[in-house]
Amino acid sequence: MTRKSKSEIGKSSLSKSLLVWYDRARRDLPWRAAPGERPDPYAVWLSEIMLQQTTVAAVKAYYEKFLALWPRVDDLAAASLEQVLQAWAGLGYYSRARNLHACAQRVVVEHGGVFPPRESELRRLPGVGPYTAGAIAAIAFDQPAPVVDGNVERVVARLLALETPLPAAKKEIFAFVADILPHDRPGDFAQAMMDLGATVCAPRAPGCLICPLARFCAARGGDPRDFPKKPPKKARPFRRGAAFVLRRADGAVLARRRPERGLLGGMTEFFGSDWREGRAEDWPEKRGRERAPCATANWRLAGEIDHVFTHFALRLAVFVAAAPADFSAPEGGFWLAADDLRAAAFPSVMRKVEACALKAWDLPAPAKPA
DNA sequence: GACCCGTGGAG
DNA sequence: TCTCCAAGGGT
Repeated sequence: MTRKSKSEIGKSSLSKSLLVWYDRARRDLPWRAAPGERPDPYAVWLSEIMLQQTTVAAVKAYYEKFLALWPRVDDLAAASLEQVLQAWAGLGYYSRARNLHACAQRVVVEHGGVFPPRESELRRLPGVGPYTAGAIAAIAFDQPAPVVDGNVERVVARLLALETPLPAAKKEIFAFVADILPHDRPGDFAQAMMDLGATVCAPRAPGCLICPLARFCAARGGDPRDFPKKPPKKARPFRRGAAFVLRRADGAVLARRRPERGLLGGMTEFFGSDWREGRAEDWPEKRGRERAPCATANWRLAGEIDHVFTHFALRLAVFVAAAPADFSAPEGGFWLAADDLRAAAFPSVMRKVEACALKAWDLPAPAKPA
Protein backbone atom coordinates (compact mmCIF):
# COMPACT_ATOMS: atom_id res chain seq x y z
CA MET A 1 0.00 0.00 0.00
CA THR A 2 1.44 3.34 -1.05
CA ARG A 3 1.49 6.16 1.44
CA LYS A 4 -0.56 9.13 0.38
CA SER A 5 1.09 12.52 0.37
CA LYS A 6 -0.35 15.27 2.50
CA SER A 7 -1.78 17.09 -0.53
CA GLU A 8 -3.45 13.94 -1.82
CA ILE A 9 -5.13 13.45 1.51
CA GLY A 10 -6.24 17.10 1.45
CA LYS A 11 -7.76 16.75 -2.00
CA SER A 12 -9.53 13.53 -1.18
CA SER A 13 -10.85 15.12 1.99
CA LEU A 14 -12.07 18.17 0.07
CA SER A 15 -14.08 16.03 -2.33
CA LYS A 16 -15.51 13.99 0.54
CA SER A 17 -16.59 17.09 2.44
CA LEU A 18 -18.24 18.42 -0.70
CA LEU A 19 -20.17 15.20 -1.35
CA VAL A 20 -21.32 14.95 2.26
CA TRP A 21 -22.66 18.47 1.96
CA TYR A 22 -24.27 17.67 -1.40
CA ASP A 23 -26.13 14.67 -0.03
CA ARG A 24 -27.75 16.97 2.48
CA ALA A 25 -28.14 20.24 0.58
CA ARG A 26 -28.54 19.34 -3.10
CA ARG A 27 -31.10 21.34 -5.00
CA ASP A 28 -34.19 19.60 -6.25
CA LEU A 29 -34.35 20.45 -9.96
CA PRO A 30 -36.74 19.15 -12.64
CA TRP A 31 -33.96 17.62 -14.76
CA ARG A 32 -32.17 16.07 -11.82
CA ALA A 33 -32.68 12.35 -11.11
CA ALA A 34 -33.43 11.08 -7.62
CA PRO A 35 -30.35 10.06 -5.59
CA GLY A 36 -28.94 6.80 -6.87
CA GLU A 37 -30.87 6.89 -10.12
CA ARG A 38 -29.46 7.47 -13.59
CA PRO A 39 -31.00 10.44 -15.38
CA ASP A 40 -32.18 10.39 -19.00
CA PRO A 41 -29.27 11.63 -21.19
CA TYR A 42 -31.74 13.48 -23.41
CA ALA A 43 -33.09 15.38 -20.41
CA VAL A 44 -29.58 16.15 -19.18
CA TRP A 45 -28.51 17.41 -22.60
CA LEU A 46 -31.66 19.52 -23.03
CA SER A 47 -31.26 21.13 -19.62
CA GLU A 48 -27.55 21.78 -20.10
CA ILE A 49 -28.10 23.57 -23.40
CA MET A 50 -30.85 25.71 -21.88
CA LEU A 51 -28.75 26.51 -18.82
CA GLN A 52 -25.88 27.95 -20.86
CA GLN A 53 -25.56 31.54 -19.59
CA THR A 54 -29.14 31.31 -18.36
CA THR A 55 -30.57 31.17 -14.85
CA VAL A 56 -32.28 28.11 -13.41
CA ALA A 57 -35.41 30.20 -12.80
CA ALA A 58 -35.64 31.21 -16.46
CA VAL A 59 -35.04 27.68 -17.73
CA LYS A 60 -37.61 25.72 -15.70
CA ALA A 61 -40.72 26.62 -17.69
CA TYR A 62 -38.98 26.14 -21.04
CA TYR A 63 -37.59 22.80 -19.97
CA GLU A 64 -41.03 21.53 -19.01
CA LYS A 65 -42.51 22.84 -22.25
CA PHE A 66 -39.88 21.17 -24.44
CA LEU A 67 -40.16 17.87 -22.62
CA ALA A 68 -43.95 17.95 -23.01
CA LEU A 69 -43.76 18.83 -26.72
CA TRP A 70 -40.87 16.47 -27.51
CA PRO A 71 -40.41 13.74 -24.86
CA ARG A 72 -37.56 12.02 -26.68
CA VAL A 73 -34.72 13.07 -28.92
CA ASP A 74 -36.33 11.61 -32.04
CA ASP A 75 -39.45 13.69 -31.39
CA LEU A 76 -37.32 16.82 -31.31
CA ALA A 77 -35.42 15.74 -34.43
CA ALA A 78 -38.72 15.28 -36.27
CA ALA A 79 -39.92 18.78 -35.41
CA SER A 80 -39.29 21.67 -37.80
CA LEU A 81 -36.73 24.33 -36.96
CA GLU A 82 -39.59 26.84 -37.01
CA GLN A 83 -41.40 24.92 -34.27
CA VAL A 84 -38.27 24.75 -32.15
CA LEU A 85 -37.59 28.47 -32.54
CA GLN A 86 -41.19 29.24 -31.59
CA ALA A 87 -40.85 27.20 -28.42
CA TRP A 88 -37.45 28.75 -27.63
CA ALA A 89 -38.63 32.33 -28.23
CA GLY A 90 -37.89 34.53 -25.23
CA LEU A 91 -35.06 32.41 -23.83
CA GLY A 92 -32.32 34.17 -25.80
CA TYR A 93 -29.10 33.07 -27.50
CA TYR A 94 -31.04 31.63 -30.39
CA SER A 95 -28.09 29.83 -31.96
CA ARG A 96 -28.61 27.40 -29.10
CA ALA A 97 -32.03 26.50 -30.48
CA ARG A 98 -30.69 26.05 -33.99
CA ASN A 99 -27.86 23.88 -32.69
CA LEU A 100 -30.25 21.98 -30.44
CA HIS A 101 -32.35 21.02 -33.42
CA ALA A 102 -29.30 20.10 -35.52
CA CYS A 103 -27.86 18.11 -32.63
CA ALA A 104 -31.06 16.09 -32.17
CA GLN A 105 -31.01 15.17 -35.84
CA ARG A 106 -27.34 14.19 -35.65
CA VAL A 107 -28.00 11.96 -32.64
CA VAL A 108 -30.83 10.24 -34.48
CA VAL A 109 -29.05 9.83 -37.82
CA GLU A 110 -25.49 9.16 -36.67
CA HIS A 111 -26.00 7.56 -33.26
CA GLY A 112 -29.26 5.70 -33.67
CA GLY A 113 -31.16 8.07 -31.39
CA VAL A 114 -28.90 7.35 -28.43
CA PHE A 115 -26.52 9.92 -26.95
CA PRO A 116 -22.89 8.72 -27.02
CA PRO A 117 -21.48 8.31 -23.50
CA ARG A 118 -17.93 9.43 -24.25
CA GLU A 119 -16.92 13.04 -23.78
CA SER A 120 -14.93 13.05 -27.03
CA GLU A 121 -17.97 11.96 -29.03
CA LEU A 122 -20.30 14.39 -27.29
CA ARG A 123 -17.88 17.22 -27.98
CA ARG A 124 -18.38 16.82 -31.73
CA LEU A 125 -22.12 17.53 -31.54
CA PRO A 126 -23.35 21.01 -32.51
CA GLY A 127 -23.83 23.32 -29.52
CA VAL A 128 -21.86 20.99 -27.25
CA GLY A 129 -18.60 22.59 -26.10
CA PRO A 130 -16.07 21.59 -23.46
CA TYR A 131 -18.34 22.31 -20.52
CA THR A 132 -21.48 20.65 -21.87
CA ALA A 133 -19.63 17.56 -23.10
CA GLY A 134 -18.13 17.06 -19.66
CA ALA A 135 -21.41 17.72 -17.91
CA ILE A 136 -23.35 15.18 -19.97
CA ALA A 137 -20.60 12.57 -19.67
CA ALA A 138 -20.40 13.02 -15.90
CA ILE A 139 -24.06 13.53 -15.00
CA ALA A 140 -25.78 11.21 -17.48
CA PHE A 141 -23.10 8.51 -17.81
CA ASP A 142 -21.08 8.84 -14.61
CA GLN A 143 -17.86 9.30 -16.54
CA PRO A 144 -14.94 10.92 -14.66
CA ALA A 145 -14.95 14.09 -16.77
CA PRO A 146 -13.85 17.45 -15.35
CA VAL A 147 -16.78 19.88 -15.44
CA VAL A 148 -15.90 23.56 -15.31
CA ASP A 149 -18.58 26.21 -15.58
CA GLY A 150 -18.79 29.71 -14.17
CA ASN A 151 -19.67 28.38 -10.73
CA VAL A 152 -16.69 26.04 -10.65
CA GLU A 153 -14.40 28.79 -11.89
CA ARG A 154 -15.47 30.97 -8.99
CA VAL A 155 -15.25 28.22 -6.36
CA VAL A 156 -11.79 27.11 -7.46
CA ALA A 157 -10.48 30.66 -7.93
CA ARG A 158 -11.42 31.31 -4.31
CA LEU A 159 -10.16 27.98 -2.98
CA LEU A 160 -6.76 28.72 -4.52
CA ALA A 161 -6.94 32.54 -4.23
CA LEU A 162 -5.97 32.65 -7.89
CA GLU A 163 -4.34 35.90 -8.94
CA THR A 164 -4.49 34.95 -12.62
CA PRO A 165 -7.53 36.68 -14.17
CA LEU A 166 -10.12 34.84 -16.26
CA PRO A 167 -10.15 33.53 -18.89
CA ALA A 168 -6.40 32.85 -18.63
CA ALA A 169 -6.93 31.03 -15.33
CA LYS A 170 -9.14 28.37 -16.94
CA LYS A 171 -6.26 25.95 -17.59
CA GLU A 172 -5.21 26.03 -13.96
CA ILE A 173 -8.80 25.62 -12.77
CA PHE A 174 -9.41 22.70 -15.12
CA ALA A 175 -6.25 20.97 -13.92
CA PHE A 176 -7.24 21.39 -10.28
CA VAL A 177 -10.71 19.97 -10.89
CA ALA A 178 -9.27 17.03 -12.81
CA ASP A 179 -6.92 16.42 -9.90
CA ILE A 180 -9.53 16.34 -7.13
CA LEU A 181 -12.23 14.55 -9.12
CA PRO A 182 -13.47 11.49 -7.21
CA HIS A 183 -13.82 8.56 -9.60
CA ASP A 184 -16.58 6.89 -7.63
CA ARG A 185 -19.15 9.72 -7.94
CA PRO A 186 -18.10 12.02 -10.80
CA GLY A 187 -21.66 13.07 -11.66
CA ASP A 188 -22.53 14.04 -8.13
CA PHE A 189 -19.19 15.81 -7.76
CA ALA A 190 -19.85 17.97 -10.82
CA GLN A 191 -23.32 18.90 -9.65
CA ALA A 192 -22.09 19.47 -6.11
CA MET A 193 -19.47 21.97 -7.26
CA MET A 194 -22.10 23.85 -9.27
CA ASP A 195 -24.65 23.78 -6.45
CA LEU A 196 -22.04 25.07 -4.04
CA GLY A 197 -21.20 27.93 -6.37
CA ALA A 198 -24.85 28.76 -6.93
CA THR A 199 -26.06 28.61 -3.33
CA VAL A 200 -23.06 29.09 -1.00
CA CYS A 201 -20.02 30.40 -2.85
CA ALA A 202 -22.18 33.04 -4.52
CA PRO A 203 -20.68 35.94 -6.50
CA ARG A 204 -21.79 38.80 -4.24
CA ALA A 205 -22.69 37.24 -0.89
CA PRO A 206 -20.52 34.19 -0.25
CA GLY A 207 -21.76 32.16 2.72
CA CYS A 208 -18.37 31.24 4.14
CA LEU A 209 -19.85 30.54 7.57
CA ILE A 210 -21.85 27.62 6.22
CA CYS A 211 -19.40 26.52 3.53
CA PRO A 212 -18.30 22.86 3.71
CA LEU A 213 -15.01 23.79 2.03
CA ALA A 214 -14.12 26.75 4.24
CA ARG A 215 -11.24 24.96 5.90
CA PHE A 216 -9.68 24.31 2.48
CA CYS A 217 -10.18 27.84 1.19
CA ALA A 218 -7.28 30.20 0.61
CA ALA A 219 -9.58 33.17 0.14
CA ARG A 220 -11.04 32.77 3.60
CA GLY A 221 -9.59 35.45 5.86
CA GLY A 222 -9.56 37.98 3.08
CA ASP A 223 -12.53 38.96 0.94
CA PRO A 224 -13.60 36.01 -1.24
CA ARG A 225 -15.33 38.46 -3.54
CA ASP A 226 -11.87 39.51 -4.76
CA PHE A 227 -11.87 36.25 -6.73
CA PRO A 228 -11.98 35.39 -9.50
CA LYS A 229 -10.07 38.30 -11.01
CA LYS A 230 -11.75 39.54 -14.15
CA PRO A 231 -10.76 41.92 -16.94
CA PRO A 232 -12.65 45.26 -17.07
CA LYS A 233 -15.79 45.28 -19.18
CA LYS A 234 -16.23 47.24 -22.36
CA ALA A 235 -18.75 50.03 -22.66
CA ARG A 236 -22.04 49.11 -24.34
CA PRO A 237 -22.81 51.19 -27.44
CA PHE A 238 -26.26 52.62 -28.10
CA ARG A 239 -28.14 51.98 -31.33
CA ARG A 240 -31.36 53.34 -32.69
CA GLY A 241 -33.88 52.27 -35.26
CA ALA A 242 -37.53 52.11 -36.26
CA ALA A 243 -40.03 49.24 -36.36
CA PHE A 244 -43.26 49.20 -38.36
CA VAL A 245 -46.37 47.32 -37.37
CA LEU A 246 -48.87 47.15 -40.21
CA ARG A 247 -52.28 45.76 -39.28
CA ARG A 248 -54.89 44.38 -41.60
CA ALA A 249 -58.63 44.77 -40.97
CA ASP A 250 -58.84 41.11 -39.89
CA GLY A 251 -56.16 41.66 -37.24
CA ALA A 252 -53.26 40.06 -39.11
CA VAL A 253 -49.92 41.87 -38.91
CA LEU A 254 -47.06 42.07 -41.38
CA ALA A 255 -43.90 40.20 -40.36
CA ARG A 256 -40.73 38.71 -41.82
CA ARG A 257 -38.02 36.26 -40.86
CA ARG A 258 -34.50 37.28 -39.94
CA PRO A 259 -31.52 35.69 -41.68
CA GLU A 260 -30.45 32.28 -40.34
CA ARG A 261 -27.19 33.52 -38.93
CA GLY A 262 -26.27 36.38 -36.66
CA LEU A 263 -28.32 38.34 -34.16
CA LEU A 264 -31.73 36.77 -33.49
CA GLY A 265 -31.01 34.44 -36.40
CA GLY A 266 -34.08 32.72 -37.83
CA MET A 267 -36.48 34.56 -35.57
CA THR A 268 -39.61 36.43 -36.65
CA GLU A 269 -39.65 40.24 -36.57
CA PHE A 270 -41.59 43.26 -37.73
CA PHE A 271 -40.26 45.25 -40.64
CA GLY A 272 -37.87 47.98 -39.66
CA SER A 273 -34.87 50.14 -40.40
CA ASP A 274 -31.26 49.24 -39.74
CA TRP A 275 -30.14 49.66 -36.14
CA ARG A 276 -27.42 52.25 -36.23
CA GLU A 277 -25.20 53.76 -33.65
CA GLY A 278 -25.97 57.34 -32.74
CA ARG A 279 -27.47 59.64 -30.17
CA ALA A 280 -31.19 60.06 -29.73
CA GLU A 281 -31.13 63.62 -31.03
CA ASP A 282 -29.60 62.39 -34.28
CA TRP A 283 -32.78 60.47 -35.04
CA PRO A 284 -35.64 62.77 -35.95
CA GLU A 285 -38.98 61.05 -36.35
CA LYS A 286 -39.12 61.57 -40.09
CA ARG A 287 -35.99 59.59 -40.68
CA GLY A 288 -37.68 56.48 -39.31
CA ARG A 289 -40.75 56.70 -41.51
CA GLU A 290 -38.71 56.63 -44.70
CA ARG A 291 -38.02 52.92 -44.19
CA ALA A 292 -41.66 51.89 -43.89
CA PRO A 293 -42.73 48.73 -45.77
CA CYS A 294 -45.82 50.50 -47.15
CA ALA A 295 -45.45 54.05 -48.44
CA THR A 296 -49.16 54.76 -48.81
CA ALA A 297 -50.16 53.82 -45.25
CA ASN A 298 -50.83 56.53 -42.70
CA TRP A 299 -48.04 55.85 -40.22
CA ARG A 300 -48.14 57.32 -36.78
CA LEU A 301 -45.64 57.07 -33.95
CA ALA A 302 -46.95 54.74 -31.25
CA GLY A 303 -44.02 55.17 -28.89
CA GLU A 304 -40.53 53.93 -28.22
CA ILE A 305 -39.20 50.78 -26.67
CA ASP A 306 -35.80 50.08 -25.09
CA HIS A 307 -33.99 46.80 -25.13
CA VAL A 308 -30.55 45.68 -24.02
CA PHE A 309 -28.58 43.06 -25.91
CA THR A 310 -25.27 41.57 -24.83
CA HIS A 311 -23.14 44.02 -26.75
CA PHE A 312 -25.37 47.01 -27.44
CA ALA A 313 -28.46 48.80 -26.18
CA LEU A 314 -31.30 49.58 -28.55
CA ARG A 315 -34.07 52.14 -28.74
CA LEU A 316 -36.74 51.51 -31.34
CA ALA A 317 -39.34 54.01 -32.53
CA VAL A 318 -42.53 52.02 -33.10
CA PHE A 319 -44.74 53.16 -35.98
CA VAL A 320 -48.20 51.74 -36.57
CA ALA A 321 -50.64 51.90 -39.46
CA ALA A 322 -53.71 50.21 -40.88
CA ALA A 323 -52.92 48.35 -44.09
CA PRO A 324 -54.56 49.84 -47.21
CA ALA A 325 -57.12 47.46 -48.71
CA ASP A 326 -55.10 46.92 -51.89
CA PHE A 327 -51.80 46.29 -50.11
CA SER A 328 -50.18 42.87 -50.33
CA ALA A 329 -47.17 41.59 -48.40
CA PRO A 330 -43.87 42.65 -49.98
CA GLU A 331 -41.06 40.26 -50.93
CA GLY A 332 -39.86 38.39 -47.85
CA GLY A 333 -42.88 39.38 -45.79
CA PHE A 334 -45.91 37.42 -44.64
CA TRP A 335 -49.13 38.06 -42.77
CA LEU A 336 -49.29 36.72 -39.26
CA ALA A 337 -52.90 35.96 -38.34
CA ALA A 338 -54.19 37.37 -35.05
CA ASP A 339 -54.70 33.85 -33.71
CA ASP A 340 -51.08 32.94 -34.50
CA LEU A 341 -49.48 35.94 -32.83
CA ARG A 342 -49.02 34.32 -29.46
CA ALA A 343 -47.20 31.31 -30.87
CA ALA A 344 -44.97 33.31 -33.26
CA ALA A 345 -41.18 33.08 -32.96
CA PHE A 346 -40.84 36.66 -31.74
CA PRO A 347 -37.76 37.42 -29.65
CA SER A 348 -38.35 39.53 -26.55
CA VAL A 349 -37.45 42.78 -28.27
CA MET A 350 -40.23 42.17 -30.82
CA ARG A 351 -42.69 41.35 -28.05
CA LYS A 352 -41.99 44.82 -26.72
CA VAL A 353 -42.69 46.29 -30.17
CA GLU A 354 -45.91 44.31 -30.38
CA ALA A 355 -47.04 45.45 -26.93
CA CYS A 356 -46.33 49.07 -27.85
CA ALA A 357 -48.39 48.78 -31.04
CA LEU A 358 -51.33 47.03 -29.36
CA LYS A 359 -51.44 49.71 -26.72
CA ALA A 360 -51.53 52.41 -29.40
CA TRP A 361 -54.54 50.69 -30.96
CA ASP A 362 -56.10 50.29 -27.55
CA LEU A 363 -56.08 46.53 -27.95
CA PRO A 364 -55.60 44.22 -24.99
CA ALA A 365 -52.11 42.84 -24.42
CA PRO A 366 -51.96 39.15 -25.27
CA ALA A 367 -51.80 36.69 -22.40
CA LYS A 368 -48.34 35.39 -21.63
CA PRO A 369 -47.76 32.08 -23.42
CA ALA A 370 -47.59 29.01 -21.25
C1' DG B 1 -7.67 35.43 -27.47
C1' DA B 2 -11.24 38.58 -29.03
C1' DC B 3 -15.64 39.19 -30.38
C1' DC B 4 -20.38 37.94 -31.21
C1' DC B 5 -24.59 36.20 -29.31
C1' DG B 6 -30.36 37.50 -25.27
C1' DT B 7 -32.78 37.93 -21.44
C1' DG B 8 -34.59 38.98 -16.91
C1' DG B 9 -33.60 39.32 -12.04
C1' DA B 10 -30.92 40.74 -7.95
C1' DG B 11 -28.75 44.16 -5.38
C1' DT C 1 -27.48 53.78 -21.02
C1' DC C 2 -27.16 51.39 -13.02
C1' DT C 3 -24.06 47.23 -12.78
C1' DC C 4 -23.48 42.62 -12.69
C1' DC C 5 -24.40 38.27 -14.02
C1' DA C 6 -26.40 32.95 -15.19
C1' DA C 7 -24.73 25.18 -15.83
C1' DG C 8 -20.97 28.71 -22.82
C1' DG C 9 -20.34 27.88 -27.79
C1' DG C 10 -19.09 29.38 -32.42
C1' DT C 11 -16.09 31.81 -35.28
